[in-house]
Amino acid sequence: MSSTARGARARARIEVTAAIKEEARRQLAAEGAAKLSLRAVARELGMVSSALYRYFPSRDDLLTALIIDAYDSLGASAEAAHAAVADAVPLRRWVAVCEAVRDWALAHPHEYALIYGSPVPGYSAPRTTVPAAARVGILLIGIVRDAQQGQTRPVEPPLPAELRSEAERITADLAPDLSPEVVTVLVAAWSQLYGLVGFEVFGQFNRLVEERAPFFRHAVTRLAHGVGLG
Amino acid sequence: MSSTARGARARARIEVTAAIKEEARRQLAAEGAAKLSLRAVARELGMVSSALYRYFPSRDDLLTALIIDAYDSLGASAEAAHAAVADAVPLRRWVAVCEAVRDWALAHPHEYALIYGSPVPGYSAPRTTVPAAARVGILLIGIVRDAQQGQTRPVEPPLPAELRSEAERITADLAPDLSPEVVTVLVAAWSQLYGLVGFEVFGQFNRLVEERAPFFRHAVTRLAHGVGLG
DNA sequence: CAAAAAAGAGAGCACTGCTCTTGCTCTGGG
DNA sequence: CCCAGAGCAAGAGCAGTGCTCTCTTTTTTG
Repeated sequence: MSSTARGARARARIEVTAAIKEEARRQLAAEGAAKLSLRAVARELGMVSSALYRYFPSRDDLLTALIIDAYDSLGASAEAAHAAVADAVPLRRWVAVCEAVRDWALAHPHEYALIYGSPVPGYSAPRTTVPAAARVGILLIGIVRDAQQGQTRPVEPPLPAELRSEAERITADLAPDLSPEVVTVLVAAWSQLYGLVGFEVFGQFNRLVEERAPFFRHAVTRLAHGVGLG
Repeated sequence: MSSTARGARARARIEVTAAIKEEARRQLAAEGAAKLSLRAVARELGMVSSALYRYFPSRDDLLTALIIDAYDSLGASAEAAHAAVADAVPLRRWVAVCEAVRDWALAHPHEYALIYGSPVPGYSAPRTTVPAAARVGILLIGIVRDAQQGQTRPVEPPLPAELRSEAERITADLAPDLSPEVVTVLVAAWSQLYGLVGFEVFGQFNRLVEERAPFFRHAVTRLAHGVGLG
């Protein structure tokens, strides 16, 4: 029999689990990860705090679940934005994905902090989060791959000798059909994108950059040029 | 009379304040900001927790003090690294400052998280932190300024019209003697530097980039090219 | 239908930040 | 010189936290 009709108990379990995550996400959005309290979640749901441990063995496990959801939410936003301009020229698709990341981060600052800010507990990031976390990167790789069919700019400067073998290893892992030069720059651009977004979300641009949307667009356009687009 | 000899009481106060910060910094380095506990600090210093409130009115105030110290420590490291190559060509000085930021961050990951990761409490960053936080940026601006005396590469692409006035405003605030094109790219490069560093410190490069020093050097060299250096 | 598994309730432990009151000690102005 | 007031430490206590343990109820399963 299907797992959805496996009895009232199983159904209740996934409903309660969802309700816990929903309320936890609300508290996260309202106050940040530091103030997320298991007891407050339980209280809001009308259950006693110890009952919550039947669903999440610890506060950190709850947070991990929220982290994965956040990665998925961000990935889905980026993919949707990309799909909306799927037929456009690569540069335009690149900018669309970057702007989707920025928009999501501004709309969900605490969740952004959870996944791209400081690691919250001792530090965790269990392997479970890897596939969800990779979605934006995969998107960017795909755009560059498509662009390589057409004409691209040269990537400068050339790889220094000390980086050659490492660049080839990363390329083999990530996108064997691209050149090590491009992949290296792409990985750097990927991290730099989050530098731009992080500075805006965490207030580092306060009283410095005001017109942030055009500033961001210009910066990620330059990033795109760096990987050979446009 | 000098403020250093203003009586045993005043001297004791600054000594105790320093001891508190020292112990707090030790706990911060060991366990991270989340687990920094006023009571534990007091316990370690052989005082009762309530006594500590004579020196820092709240846990957040203690954290703010540590934040300022962290900015200063990072700024001092960067300035020292810059001074050591003060006569070199601008590109080399740029790379030296960037690598100093990276080295400091890797040596003090929790302090780095404190200042460039997620804002810890509701969020604070009181104005007091601004001058300390600006030191690295000032260094980078100075390098670019010096480079403008000699030959530089052109900055591409040109500023879009929608960014023109904002770029001029930022330039007037930051470095009126530089062109808006360069200043805009410089601000972006500044944030992107912290994207590179943050991804390494927070483990986003795990199992992806292994030879991180040459990778970083290459990436910041490209950043330097972007602002016209080299 | 009875045994077993799952879930909730409640008490309790050890910890946190923070406040308030009670004393002791040092210091500056009369 | 001396003594009132400021500075400081200590202790008790409040409200909250994550988490564990036991006990009871409910549901599923052999």
